[in-house]
Amino acid sequence: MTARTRLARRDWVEAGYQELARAGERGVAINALAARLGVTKGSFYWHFKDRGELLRALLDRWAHERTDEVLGLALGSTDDPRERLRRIQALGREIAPIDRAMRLWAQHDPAAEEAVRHADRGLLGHIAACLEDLGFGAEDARLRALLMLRSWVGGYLIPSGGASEGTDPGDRMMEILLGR
Amino acid sequence: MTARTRLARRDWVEAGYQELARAGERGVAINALAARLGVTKGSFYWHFKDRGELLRALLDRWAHERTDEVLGLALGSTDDPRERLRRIQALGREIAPIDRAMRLWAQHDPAAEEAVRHADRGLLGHIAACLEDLGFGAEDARLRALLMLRSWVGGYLIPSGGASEGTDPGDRMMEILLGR
DNA sequence: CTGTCTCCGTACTATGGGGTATGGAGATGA
DNA sequence: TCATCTCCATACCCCATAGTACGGAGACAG
Repeated sequence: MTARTRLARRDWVEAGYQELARAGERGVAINALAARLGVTKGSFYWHFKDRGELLRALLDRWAHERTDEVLGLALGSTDDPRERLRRIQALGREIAPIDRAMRLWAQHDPAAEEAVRHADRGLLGHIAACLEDLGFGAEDARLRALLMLRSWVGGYLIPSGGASEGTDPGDRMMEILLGR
Repeated sequence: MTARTRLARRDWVEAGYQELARAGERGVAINALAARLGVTKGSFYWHFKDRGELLRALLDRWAHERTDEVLGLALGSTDDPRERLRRIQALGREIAPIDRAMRLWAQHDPAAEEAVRHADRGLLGHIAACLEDLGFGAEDARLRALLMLRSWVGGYLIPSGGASEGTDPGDRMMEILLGR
């Protein structure tokens, strides 16, 4: 970590990405990142024109990572729709911090909103495909997919402790949304 | 609107509340509120110690309003659980702006988080009661209530346009969540 | 060894928002 | 009328953060 040589643009993007996932868009502060990287602002403004350029790079990084993940899901080795849905669920738990940060950011930034919108289109399509494989009609599948995504990201905005207290209700909820 | 006389503390709280619903907690800026009320900061700092005191007042106002609403729901004239659920749904559409602002605020403020947590406890209890009246078991009712709330607030974090395009799927979603 | 190019440190400015000190205008009661 | 109290305007300070100017250190070619 110490004894670091010169930095590349990627290092700033990476540090900014982690800080975004940890503290949100407001947490992506140049001074804080510089301290974290062991340098000063002088370095940043050599690699980037301004803060907006870093933010755009973060958006780009996230968009690529997200499409890769969804693609990896689509090209997964399993053909069983249930198994694929479970993998989506598992992936959701992994990416929760950055996903949440992106969605909160999208609340007050049109560019971030567009990125999330585009990513959601892909993800919803994939979920709906699984549901169609399970026998749901196209329209119903799209609706249930949206319901799944909503109930998933809705967890971000509901404080835990007095609401969801029992065991992780993820599997049980999936059953309900599959209507059995 | 113009030709206003002196202001009372309530006027500041009211203006702050509207601004909170419109632009979130960050939008509650003293200068902006003063301009909106046609006065200057000098007025604010006579009525309030600091910005935190106004924010606490806003939290309090919201908490009372919310409990009144839920109480009004509980004391509603109808005994039909389905009708009561529909009223909750309708209420949700009305209070969406302030509800969303509160939940976003709760993401980075412990006091707001506690307020939302407390309010959710009451609301979830009320929804679960409706579901029990419909024949669901206690545990299942709590789970489905949480699922409803999640899917409701999850809509805040999903950009519309490419995702939920069709007609308002609220009624259809309710059916799915009531499915057995 | 020397010039140049890359990367970064230092010190500065600018801006926006919270917070304070103080005085003045207007109402109110004696 | 006069004194006092309430409410607000004005002018200031403070601090965090974005952004800039400029110079210095080190690698690398020649």
